[in-house]
Formats: sequence, structure tokens, C-alpha cells
Amino acid sequence: MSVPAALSRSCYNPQCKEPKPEPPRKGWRLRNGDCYAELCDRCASLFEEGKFCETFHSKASGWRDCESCGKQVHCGCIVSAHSFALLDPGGIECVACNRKSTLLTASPAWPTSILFNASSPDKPKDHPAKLNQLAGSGPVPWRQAPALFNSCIPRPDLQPRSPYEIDGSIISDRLMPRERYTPIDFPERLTNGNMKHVPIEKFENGNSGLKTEEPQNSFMNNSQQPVSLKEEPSTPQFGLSTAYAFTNETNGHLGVTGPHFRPAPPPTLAKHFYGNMLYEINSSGENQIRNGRPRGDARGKNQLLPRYWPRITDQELQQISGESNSVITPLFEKMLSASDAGKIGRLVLPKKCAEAYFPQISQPEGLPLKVQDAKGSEWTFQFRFWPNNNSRMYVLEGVTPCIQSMQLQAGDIVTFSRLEPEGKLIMGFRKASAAQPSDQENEAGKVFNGVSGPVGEAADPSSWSKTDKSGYVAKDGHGTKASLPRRRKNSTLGSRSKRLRIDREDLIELKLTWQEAQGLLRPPPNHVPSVVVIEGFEFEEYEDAPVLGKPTIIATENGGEKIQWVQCEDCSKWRKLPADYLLPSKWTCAENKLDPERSSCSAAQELTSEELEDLLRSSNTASSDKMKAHKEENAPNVEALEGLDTLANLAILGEEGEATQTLSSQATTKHPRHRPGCSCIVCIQPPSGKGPKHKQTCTCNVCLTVKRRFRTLMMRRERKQSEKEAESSGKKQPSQVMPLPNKSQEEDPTLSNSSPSLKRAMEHDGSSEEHNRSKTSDSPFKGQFDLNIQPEREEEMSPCSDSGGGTAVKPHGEGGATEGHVQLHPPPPSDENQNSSVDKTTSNSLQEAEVPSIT
DNA sequence: GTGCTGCATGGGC
DNA sequence: GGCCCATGCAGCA
Repeated sequence: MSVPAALSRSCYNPQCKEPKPEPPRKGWRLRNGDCYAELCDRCASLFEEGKFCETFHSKASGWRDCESCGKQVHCGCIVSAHSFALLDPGGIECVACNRKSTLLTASPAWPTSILFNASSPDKPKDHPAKLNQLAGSGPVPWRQAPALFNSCIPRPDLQPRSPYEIDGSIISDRLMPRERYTPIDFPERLTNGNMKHVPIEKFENGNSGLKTEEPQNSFMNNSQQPVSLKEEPSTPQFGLSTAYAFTNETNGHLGVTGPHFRPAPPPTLAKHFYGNMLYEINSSGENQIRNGRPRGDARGKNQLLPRYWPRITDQELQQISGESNSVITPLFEKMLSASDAGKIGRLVLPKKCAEAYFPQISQPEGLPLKVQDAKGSEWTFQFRFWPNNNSRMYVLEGVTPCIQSMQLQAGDIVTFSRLEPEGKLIMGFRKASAAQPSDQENEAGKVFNGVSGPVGEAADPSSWSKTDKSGYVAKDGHGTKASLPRRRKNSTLGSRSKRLRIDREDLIELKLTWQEAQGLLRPPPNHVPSVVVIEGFEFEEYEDAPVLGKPTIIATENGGEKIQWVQCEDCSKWRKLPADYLLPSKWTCAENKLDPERSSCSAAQELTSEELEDLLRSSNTASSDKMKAHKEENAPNVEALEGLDTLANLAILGEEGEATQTLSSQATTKHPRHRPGCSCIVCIQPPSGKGPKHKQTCTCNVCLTVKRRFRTLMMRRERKQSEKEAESSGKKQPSQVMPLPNKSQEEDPTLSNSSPSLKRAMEHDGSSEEHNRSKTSDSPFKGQFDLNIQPEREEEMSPCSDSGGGTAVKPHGEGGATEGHVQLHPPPPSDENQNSSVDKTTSNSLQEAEVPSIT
């Protein structure tokens, strides 16, 4: 610690023994921010002439050439810290050249340099304020800040946090690995060349955490991977040379990761950190405001809210950057609201983010903004604003196609990054399952995991794994990683919007229309259908339930040939396949045997973004139209849905009148197993709605078979029930008893394990009037049914809950009565639910047939 | 009737 | 109390 300038009688310059004049002349501002070097006349004059370093530090290290005029500038000490500017491409410029270039190339949105000079050395008081401005507050546009940070702060991963963001609980519970950091006491660096990490305990709020000391260079040396920085902090700069140390939880090293990661950008954080650093550093002895504003205000209105801090991961960066050497600057992220992900196609941008990172717009119409998605597709959005309460509301318009192509929905997160040096905007995303694995969002996350991605994989908190074709899911055994900020009280979904929260609760159900669900059904793996011949017609029957297949988009090529587009699980590129090609639930480019040229994820996508957009749009339209048509067609008959017991643990909750669209862009209505030459009961029928409908009196083979099999089914059920009743005689009878068909009906010997949906066809021939009556019972689940029902289990639970004995539904046809939701969690096993389920199972089974065209 | 556009409203921070 | 922003809604095409 040097002698306070005020206490020394000699010139502050240690190389000068001259006494200070009275009053002493002020030199540069000292690091503590309040004092100034008190100099003798000579040294003061040299300082004011900008020749101090030249005179006294000529043999010191840290001299650099101005990139413009070549003039040597000492960048190695605090004395001249304000007389040069760091340039984005690297190097420095003297004040004079920088002023010229700034005037010539001034771009408020994308500054070319960082100015470290004060307006005048004789106004050293200006420094902190200017630095703060540069860092993103005050009149200087926020958009200047990213470059500022980019240039100075090696930040390997995730968003920086201010010291007071870290408390004990955060360290232990919230902080993700590598999120840990410690602001560095920059004055220490300046003086002794070592990078000392300020112990977090030092901060006023009692935070505890990392306490390490590393040589200055070890910051980079300890990196697991090199960091692409345009300007490395090799030269200790003024206080803005804030750096962060990170620990890698796996090895405890300080370091940075990510080959293309540029330091984190949140502009206000620059101010945030700088201001607080000054404040905190002085907090021990001088608990005053150092940056000109109360500490509390550091989190004030000018802050980029934590929920917008980019939490982009290495993998995502890698995905975005691909193999290029481009540097990616994560800008911000936003969780999609219902309206963002809705049809309107408007993505509301956080105001601060929009103003900081997007081009400045003065007219509400804004301007078109090209954004590239993670797959490389380029989209053009209209970046604009609406006047709103004397403020602005920034929106991106026309995002629907992009959001649909990424299959995003409310709760998912879109991230915005900038690709340097191109300056291209990159839009990435994280699926909700990756972002919300905790708290109230937990359930939704689990659901998503359950449907679209692996769950319960080895917990590796430091990594992310893909959960679906394009999103990521956190492999977080504790369910805390990705939800760190969301667990805060003021989290986006925590309390920000009840409406959004409700929507997320709805995510417990996978919104899936019945037709879409059918379209996704595939024969079970290793299936060996038993073929039964009835009157010359072959019937396939499966022992196991079908599985969910890969959604595709059916299209017609110019030549009229039917094809389907399928998206690769790994690279999310769309590949073309024959329309009748059967896809597993997961499909990757490697399986594209039919098109060797595109059997690798590295192969380009055939579809242009425009074509894809059209395709998705047309798919949606078709789906919507079909839904409407189907609704109209079935409106009189549809009160409940068919039991899709084949969906294993899924349940469909029909919601009449509500057309869900979540998967409509992907779900195909293609007959999942409609194969040429197949003579099964469905394949001999024309697709739903396309052929003549069968009359109730129809005696064709199909109708007769259906009827006979239904009778058999009912007889079996009756017999089973009788047996059970005999066994459980004396037991309490359930409140609702399945009505049974006429016992005199003959049994169909071929009915071994047929689909319960066959039964529905029977209700139309008048033989199941009882069922029709039960269908209209006052069940609280009227209009719905629970696909979680596993018939066998139901039978165990309720002696009268025979669901028909069949567990496998042939995923034929598109005969869904209406759309429904697939529910992943069964209703609570209350009596009411059980009974309701029984009722639903029975009635629903009778209402839906795999031969929907039979009337 | 439907979808789009621009603004208004109001809850939450 | 002011600002942000999710969403509602009227007007229009």
C-alpha cells in the first residue's frame, strides 16, 4: 500500500524527489477513485502534456504502437490509462486517432473501439463516470458495452454475476459449474502483476465462495480450451480489465472453456461489475458510493435483468459456430411467452436487450433484421417497436416460421448471439425441458423429458445433452442447473406471469391431437404380427402396443410423387424420404440409406429456409383444415375419444373444441402402416374421409368382421367378468358396471388381441346400444378419457373394469374422433377416477373405430 | 369470418 | 410510482 498522496510531502512520482508545491498539483486519479497523485510542478506538467510515461516509464514494459499513427503509447500503467483506446480488431489507438476514427465511423450500435481515455486528463474525476458510461449506463448507448466487455473480460461460460448475486446458497445450489467466478481486484493486478481474486467473503453481503490466487497469466493457462478473444487482457488496463475466474467443478481449475466463446456481453453488467467492484473494494474502510450511485441502484432499472442473461452452453456454441472460427458473442436470451410462441408471430423483445444489441431504430416500422438460426437457416424478421406509455415495446415480427421450425413453444428459451466478425445475429434455443427442470417448472420438464428425450441419464451437471431433435436438456441430477435464475423469486415463470405459469402447468400434457397421435404410432419394435385370415382377408395383430414414431411432413413433389420430410434427431436437418417409408421414433441422417448423399449430418439440407417455411405452413394449414373438417364430420357423434391404451403410459384428454397445435407442424396424418398390398382391415379401407362410408346395414367383409370381432370381444369380457365376480363374491360391487352385449352373440375365434377401437364400429350397428347409454353417463370425464389406462391393471383394480382384453391398437387409420391431449401422468387412483376411467375406457373404446369410414 | 396490426391495459417487478 | 412486458382487443383488410 502506497503512502496516501495527501500524507507525503514529496511528489507522488517515486522517481522524483521533488517536494510537492502547496497546494500540490493533481495528476492522475488513483485507483481508489477518490485521490489523485499529487505531483510536483515538473511531473504535473509532464503528465498534463502526456509525457509522463515517456519520461519516467520509457524502459518499462507495456509500450504499444497506435494502430493509426504508430505513436507509442504506454499501456502498462495507470498514468496513461486514459490516453488510448482498445480496438475491436486488437491493438490500441491513441486518443487523437481514436477520436478521429470514432467521428468517421461512429456507429452507435457496433462501436469499433473502446475508449479508455478521459475527455481531459486534467479532469480525472470524469474517469469513473465515463468508464461507467462506456460500460453501459448513462447517456452512452448500451450497445457500446458488449464490445467493452468483449475486449476485456474473458468469460468462459454463462452469464457473469455480480458479487452480490452470489450467496452461499447460490454457490452450493444455484450456480452451475463454471458459473462460479470472482471478480478480480484489478488494482492488485495493476500493481504487482498478479491476478488476485478477491475473496467473495470480502463482499459486503457476506457472500462466501471461491478464494484463490493465481498468477496473472494463469487465467488463460488454466483454460481447458483456448478462448477466442479479440483482445486478450494481456495488458493490464484500467479498472475495466475486470476478469472472472471460473472453476471447473470437475477439476477445480480456474479456467475458461469453449473454443469460440467470446466474453459475456450483458452491457449493464459492465457497469454492474465495475461499479460494484469499486464499491466493494472500498467497502471495508469506505462504505460509500464509489460509482456515483447507490449500490442498490446497481440492480436498478438500467440493469439487464438476470432472466435475460445468456446462459448459452458450450455445446450450443459449438452447434452454432460449427466448424468455423467465428467468435460467438451471446447477447441475451428470453423465455418464450404464450404470445411469443403463438400464432401472431410476434416475439416481444426485452427493451434493454433490443436497445443494446439490435440496431437502433427511430421509426416504429423498424427494419428487417436477418437472423440465422442454429441450423444455419437464415430468417428475416421485422425488428420494430410500438410506442407504449411513453416508452417503446420492441418486437420481432414474423418469427412464427422460425419458431415452428425449431419446434418451440411457450416456456422454451430463445437465445440471441452475435457471430463475429460477420456481425451476424444468431438465434438459438433451448427447450423447456432443458431450462426448467426445477420447482414448479419441474413437472413440465419431466413431461418433456418423458416424451421427447431421455430422462434420468447419468447426471453430469457440467454438460448438456440433446433431448430432442434440436433442443437440449440438462443432464442434471439435481434438477437445479438450468433453473438457477428461474428459481429466483422474480423469475420469469416464477411469478412474472400467472398466465404463463398456467400455460406451463398445461405442459403436463403433451398437447397432441388424436389424429396426430395416431399418425405417430408405429408397430412395436421387433414386432411379429400374427396374421389372421378372415374370409380371405388378412388381419395383423400385435401382441405389444405400438410405439410413437417420428413425425414427418407429407408433401407432393413437382412430379406428383408423394414424399415425406423428416427431421434428423441430431442435426435437425430435414431429409426427404418416400411417403410410405416407415420411420422409427428417432431417426437420424445416418439412417438415410435411401439417399447416401444425405446420410450424414454434414450434408446440406435440401430445403431452403423458404421452402421449409412453406412446408411447415402448409403442414399446419393442412392439419388445421383436416381438424376442422373432421370436427364437422364427427361433431354429432363425438362425445368422447377412443381409448388409446396403446400409448402405454400416455393418456389423451380430449378437449372438444380446442384445437391444439403443438405438434401439428410435425405430426403426419399419414397412415402409419398403410402399406401397398396389405390387406388388413384398415388397409383395405380408403383413408379416413376419402372413401364412401359404410352404412350400418353394410355386409361387406370388413363390416362383418368388425361386428363379429366385437361380439367376440364382448363375450370374452363378459366371461371374464363372470369369473371375477365368482372369485370376488362378497366383495363390494363397483358403482358403475359395464353393460354387456348380447350373450348370444357368437364368438369370433380370431379375436386374440385385437384393438379395442374395433369396438367402436360396433356401436353403429345397433348391437351396442347399452354402450351408447353408458357413453352418455354423467361421468365427470365426459368428453374425455384417460389413455393411461392399462387394461390389465384396470382389471386388477376393478373387477368390472374389463376394458376388452385387448391392449394393442393397430395404429391404422386416421379415425380419431377429435383431437386430444396426451397426458403423461395418470390421474390419481381415486375411486372416482378409477370408475371414471372404467367408464371412459369402455365407452371410448366403443366410440372409436379403426375403420372410421364405417358409419 | 378470419387474420393482421397497432395500441391499450394491467399485473408484476 | 414508474417501467416493463404479456396479453387483450378494436379496427381494418
